[in-house]
Amino acid sequence: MNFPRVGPMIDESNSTGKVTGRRAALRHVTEEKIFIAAETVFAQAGFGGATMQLIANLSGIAKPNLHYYFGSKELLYRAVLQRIFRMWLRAAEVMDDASTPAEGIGGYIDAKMEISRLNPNASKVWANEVMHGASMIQDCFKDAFFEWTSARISVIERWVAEGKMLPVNARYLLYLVWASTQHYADFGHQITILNHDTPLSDVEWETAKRSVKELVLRGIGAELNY
Amino acid sequence: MNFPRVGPMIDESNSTGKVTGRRAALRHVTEEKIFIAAETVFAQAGFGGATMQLIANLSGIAKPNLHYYFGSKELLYRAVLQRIFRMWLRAAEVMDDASTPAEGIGGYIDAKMEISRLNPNASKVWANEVMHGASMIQDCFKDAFFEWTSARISVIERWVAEGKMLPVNARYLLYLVWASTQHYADFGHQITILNHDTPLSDVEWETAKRSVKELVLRGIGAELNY
DNA sequence: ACATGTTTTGATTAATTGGTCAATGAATTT
DNA sequence: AAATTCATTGACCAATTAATCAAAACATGT
Repeated sequence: MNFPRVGPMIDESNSTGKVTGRRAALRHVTEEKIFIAAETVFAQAGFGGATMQLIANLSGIAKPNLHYYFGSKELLYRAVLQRIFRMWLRAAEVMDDASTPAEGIGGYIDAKMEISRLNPNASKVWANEVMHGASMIQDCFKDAFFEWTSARISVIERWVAEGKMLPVNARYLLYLVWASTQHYADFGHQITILNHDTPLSDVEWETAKRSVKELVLRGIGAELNY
Repeated sequence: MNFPRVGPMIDESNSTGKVTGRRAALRHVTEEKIFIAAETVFAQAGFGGATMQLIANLSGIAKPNLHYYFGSKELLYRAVLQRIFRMWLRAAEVMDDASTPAEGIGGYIDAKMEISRLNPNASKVWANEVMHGASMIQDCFKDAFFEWTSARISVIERWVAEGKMLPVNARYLLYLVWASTQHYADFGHQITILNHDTPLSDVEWETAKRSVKELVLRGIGAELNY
């Protein structure tokens, strides 16, 4: 395969690795605008339903310019996925620094619920990708994803070994935490319908978060102390 | 709006309400083939990414015949959604007949996990629809969905009132059960990736099911007796 | 000011796709 | 068996869409 070169001939071999100057700043701003718009459109319509024209309109950038920046619809989509993956990695850092399950898993649930609240589109794009075969994930960051998950499972299994929580299956616990937190992003519309067509209020978000956290921590025998 | 009439002039005013005869039987078989194919294609590609041609090929039916049977892509999609909704309604009957949370919620988790295992595509189509705005659900069965959920919440709240389980928020408990069971269908590909590119075996499914059930039941203070 | 490389966009294209139609085949009724 | 209604399909159309291109606008270093 012979991909066409995309974007400017930026010299990334300088000392800082950063590109500075007016032009580079503008480029960064434009890229960010495209990311936000693309995330929204991909979340609302899926990869197949999304159109470059919609992304162009929403970002206020001419359609050919999208191709200038990202080459193709698929490459743009991959870039969006990668951004999301990086955000998720950061959210799990709480678990590594924690010494108890209540702190680690509770904090992770908090972080994930916060992402669901503030970045629902990101979660939806990911969910969409996984549902439709996860082929981009396979291609791009399968290994990183696997390693990352294995490391988190080890942390949980250590807590079990240390008797800090009940001997639950760490893998399926992780899946349950992912599912029950991301649900609030991915199924936000359903939750709104069941909430009398009103998005969850701040108070309701707090209640939901506490419900998930308490149920999970009690379920693994690592109650919070109030 | 003036929708074209679709399908044959079946006389449904006879005593049984059923249509019999060779033709009606063939029609039923054809409809079923279309449903299966459509569910698969919609699950794999989403509404936007699905094409009538793909559904035609997969079902072995000429494309114009799809339109003869269902009118349009959107009407076919709605019919698929409705079929899924009916299946879900049936799964919740366990809860109504149960006298204890362990029996009711445990049985519901079993039923939902079984659906995720046997009908992953159905779950994916629903998830997809909700993620992309749930507009068809709004149009078609918003009220039915709301009523159905309210009734299940009442059942749980009665158990709480009777002291059969801890005072958890019934609504968010229901969401957690939905999320953590449907996850095994919607995120099946992700689970496979993390399982060394191997779909869950029967034993692993059993373990996953038990993990979810034990964690939830312990979390709501309604342990199973072994 | 000039030359050079970068960014932007209007116009266009080739390919795809939902939907239609007229003609044919098959079942059912009279 | 003739007439009627239902089912099926090849060929086609109008609309959409990802991607391209050439030319214009812009920024940067000399």
